[in-house]
Amino acid sequence: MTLQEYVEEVLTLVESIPEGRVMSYGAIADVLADRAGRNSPRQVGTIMARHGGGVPWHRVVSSSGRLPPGHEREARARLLAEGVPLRGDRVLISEAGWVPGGSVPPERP
DNA sequence: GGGGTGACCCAGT
DNA sequence: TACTGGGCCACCC
Repeated sequence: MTLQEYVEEVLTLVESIPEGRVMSYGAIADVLADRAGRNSPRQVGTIMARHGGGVPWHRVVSSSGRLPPGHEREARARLLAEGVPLRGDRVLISEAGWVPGGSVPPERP
């Protein structure tokens, strides 16, 4: 598995996020764990920054629901339009978080 | 080849 | 709730 292929996997996964739901960088890295060496949320962030155009990048946020720096305004507008629950300028990941397979995130104490 | 940087995350304060 | 420090690793000087 080359890095280039990993990029493709990330972009494909992001495209598969349903409207009105979001995924965190960490969740993406977790789903694709080890496919490119190690589980590295940071690489996902870098990949989105460099190759994120062309996919619904606004559905990818930090684990605390923060929107991507420099694009907060646009991301917030798009998320609102899709009905994603927001608190201020943050996504309520516990409400809108999504993982492939259709289930809810790991645990919710 | 060496060193700084970043669309991150987690645990601790 | 907000801030800090340590770990991480591809990318770009």
